Amino acid sequence: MLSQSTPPSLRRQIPEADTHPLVRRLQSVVDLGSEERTAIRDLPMMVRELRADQDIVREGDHPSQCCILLEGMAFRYKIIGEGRRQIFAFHAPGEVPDLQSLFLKRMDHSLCTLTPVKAGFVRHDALRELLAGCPRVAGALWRETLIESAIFREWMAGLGRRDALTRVAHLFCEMYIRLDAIGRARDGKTELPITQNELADALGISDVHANRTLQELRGRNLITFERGALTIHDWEGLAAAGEFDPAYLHQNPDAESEAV
Amino acid sequence: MLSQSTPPSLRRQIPEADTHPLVRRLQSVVDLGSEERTAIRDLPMMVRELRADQDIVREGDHPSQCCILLEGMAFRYKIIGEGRRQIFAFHAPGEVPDLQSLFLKRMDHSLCTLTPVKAGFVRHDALRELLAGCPRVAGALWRETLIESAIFREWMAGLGRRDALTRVAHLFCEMYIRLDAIGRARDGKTELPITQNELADALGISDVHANRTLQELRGRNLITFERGALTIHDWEGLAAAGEFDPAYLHQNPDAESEAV
DNA sequence: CGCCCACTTGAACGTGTTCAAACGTCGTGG
DNA sequence: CCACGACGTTTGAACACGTTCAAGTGGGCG
Repeated sequence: MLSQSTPPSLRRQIPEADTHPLVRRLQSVVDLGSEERTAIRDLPMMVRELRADQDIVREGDHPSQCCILLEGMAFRYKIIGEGRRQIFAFHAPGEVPDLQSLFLKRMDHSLCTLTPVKAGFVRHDALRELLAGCPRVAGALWRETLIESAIFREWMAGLGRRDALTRVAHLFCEMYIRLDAIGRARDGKTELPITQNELADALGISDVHANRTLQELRGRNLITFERGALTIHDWEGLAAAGEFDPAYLHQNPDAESEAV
Repeated sequence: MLSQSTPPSLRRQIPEADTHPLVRRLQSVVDLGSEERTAIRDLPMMVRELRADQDIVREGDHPSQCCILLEGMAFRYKIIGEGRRQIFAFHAPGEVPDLQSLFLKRMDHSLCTLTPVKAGFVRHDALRELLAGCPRVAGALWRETLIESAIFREWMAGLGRRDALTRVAHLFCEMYIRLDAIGRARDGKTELPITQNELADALGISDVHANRTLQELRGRNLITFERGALTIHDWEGLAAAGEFDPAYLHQNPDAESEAV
């Protein structure tokens, strides 16, 4: 099956490669000074390896540290009522999925690994010190939390006002763009290590219906999705089916067009 | 109809009353120093009066100022596809609904008045100066945006995994608690100036179904809701029907129980 | 080899939608 | 004072999208 239209790659060349994943992530948004970079690199960080499907923090916890994803993916969720689960977000390497614990003592949801994960744990006091000393870093992280809010809103719009097929298509577009931005996508293909059950719980549908919707998308030659690998055969078609407009991801820090 | 159980009032006595709504709001979360309070009070603010049902900022705008709600209520929303609308949040006096514009140039959604509104507009550069000079104020505002994220997540859980009746009950519980916290509720009664159509668009249901669900809640003697006035007749019953647990609102800045 | 887990399929069912019409109330203008 | 229009609300009936339950398939890994 030939690719009818390939996804746009918005990946930007990063001026100065850096091995620290947090530096790399923030660097793509603001220009950090070298002192700021070293301040981040000097963060005391305890690295741990976790298996797939393992909670990192749970609802009700009072964490004293934050977790930086170094390798592997994770997701955040909450269980309500009798075992119904809502997934709020999928997280890729370089992200700090529980940054909020720095400001909100009690976790109102849980964080769980999707794959085997290598994660760095940084104590709150060390992070606070970093933020106090580096306002630009603080600003960049604050901005990240606001972008996450924008993603939440887009998911809300999907959950509230889009049908199942549109939701699935939309999620695939979003994840492709986000994974491409960190160099994890290529030629319409990317690893997206989630099961149909997790897909369903993120999109507010049953897993049976998630399965049927995937078949429909496949039947329209838009995607294939098997064993955690997503292939987009027709980006234009998928974006149209998903009503996808990437503006809400705020990927271009400055050059956002359409003046007021 | 006698009140079978009254909502808990979590309103805290504020040590030092202040007329500036932003000071009042932040004061209830952190202890501000007097220099910080005056820094906020000295913010150059342009006050405007707006009518009901009027957009303050629109998707696509590039605002150069933020808006502080002084009187009246507002909501944020986005239109997707052919006129389907999703409402993301309702805002009460003292809140800064478009704080994100300080960090994200382009609005990815719109902000609209629900009632006649008195709003203060503060230029971004003035706000940035305030945040640079008062880290505690910055922290408090950051915390507010994180609480808003928590509310978004709870709404997502509702949109994805709760039925219509539960969603309506849950929203009423949430709004009651939030409005009570700013002194706008009393004895199970509060102004909640939204139409059934807005209720439906917030909860991802049709307005016809919103109407029928309200009748059901009323039939169970849990609430009455007419002409923008919400009365909760049975708080326990409503909270149970709405699967409502206020933990996600993070109202107790410090004393959040259940150690890790 | 056998088990477990993720995925797949069918059929009945249910919650919520859509469409269309009518009602009530409030504010405006004749 | 009444007529009118606008808007929010209410009602009924047909319909659709997605759920639920239950059984079965298939692949990966101990």
